Amino acid sequence: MVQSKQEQILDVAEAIVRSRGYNAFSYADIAAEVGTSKASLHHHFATKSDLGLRLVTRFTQNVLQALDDIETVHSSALIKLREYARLFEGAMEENQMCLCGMLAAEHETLSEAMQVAVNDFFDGHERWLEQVLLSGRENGELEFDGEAKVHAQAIVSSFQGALLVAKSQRSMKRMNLVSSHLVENYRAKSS
Amino acid sequence: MVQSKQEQILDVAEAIVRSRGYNAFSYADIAAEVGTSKASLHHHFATKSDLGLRLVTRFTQNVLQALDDIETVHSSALIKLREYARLFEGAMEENQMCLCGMLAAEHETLSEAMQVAVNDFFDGHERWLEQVLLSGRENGELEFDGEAKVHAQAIVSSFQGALLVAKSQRSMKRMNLVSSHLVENYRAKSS
DNA sequence: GTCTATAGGTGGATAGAC
DNA sequence: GTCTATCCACCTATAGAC
Repeated sequence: MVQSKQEQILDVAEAIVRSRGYNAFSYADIAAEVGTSKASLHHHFATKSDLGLRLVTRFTQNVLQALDDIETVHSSALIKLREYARLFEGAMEENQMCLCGMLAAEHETLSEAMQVAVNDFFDGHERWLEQVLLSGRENGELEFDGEAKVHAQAIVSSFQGALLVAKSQRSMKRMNLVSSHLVENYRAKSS
Repeated sequence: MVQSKQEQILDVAEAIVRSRGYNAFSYADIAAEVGTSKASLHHHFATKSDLGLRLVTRFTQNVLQALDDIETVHSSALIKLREYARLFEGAMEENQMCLCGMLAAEHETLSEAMQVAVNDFFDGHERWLEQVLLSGRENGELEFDGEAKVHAQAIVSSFQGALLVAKSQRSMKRMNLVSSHLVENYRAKSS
């Protein structure tokens, strides 16, 4: 299956941003890796922030789709959380952050449209987690005190932070322990 | 008390890096804020990565000193953890990340000397937390399963991630809840 | 759609006067 | 130690031929 030029550009750009950040890449970097010219890239994405915005919306769609897939395939809340954790392992292995985690760090330097899109990612993402936590507590599978929303935010923070610190420490195995440990904390003690 | 020009430059640079990142600031930015010229900055810090390195070593000294102060003033492990959490609140309010958290995201774009210095920050930092967790568990004040080192990494990740996501979400009140919630998790149920 | 060429600006860094 | 002036590499973006 051959992907379109646009998708190819977005794939390369996403990998670079997740590794080095939005402010540390240029059209020249992408052109070199895709094997084309800077001007050609501008034909597909007129400005860098246009490219950045498409990057975020595509990423958000993909992640929310993956979460939907987890939702439909699995019924156990605990397994949903484990599958959620698995989504991060691949990124960790390639020493990449979550695209929106990286962009959150650079948030103040982004165009307004990109800032809003990054916020939307975290909103949708945390809403999904909140629902999983609520339904899991309801059927007795999960156990925790207080608002599910706060726990959802804590889980998101932990994973984003694990990816962040892993970029410096390169101790991915231990970070995997961290993430699995975090999820198992929510398992009901009685089950 | 009048601070030296060097300290003034470092203060301004640190604030910018913690807000916008290392790759999104220039000598021109600092010069404008300090009220001097780019050439004058180069007199104090010959290259940008020299400035960056001093930024990291100064920050690490300050943080490790603050942790030492907590260590000498307080004997309760739980209170030490709470004081640790307090260190992050100020940063959160100004919508700044931990300097080394920001630099961890940009890690691959930094000079080798800066990369090593950032690693050293996390090493020293996590060692301190590990010791607090171990001594707290020993005297029955704290309760947790498994290796203290893994828990120390999890706590560091959570705080770094909370600061990261807060930059996008600006929901600092909730992030404070997240951080306090995280610490109280370690309180012994019996006490 | 792709290219070469280039505009117009900013990056880090240096020379040399004061 | 501070400045102005300048270098050169690179940035985003555009013009215009093919």
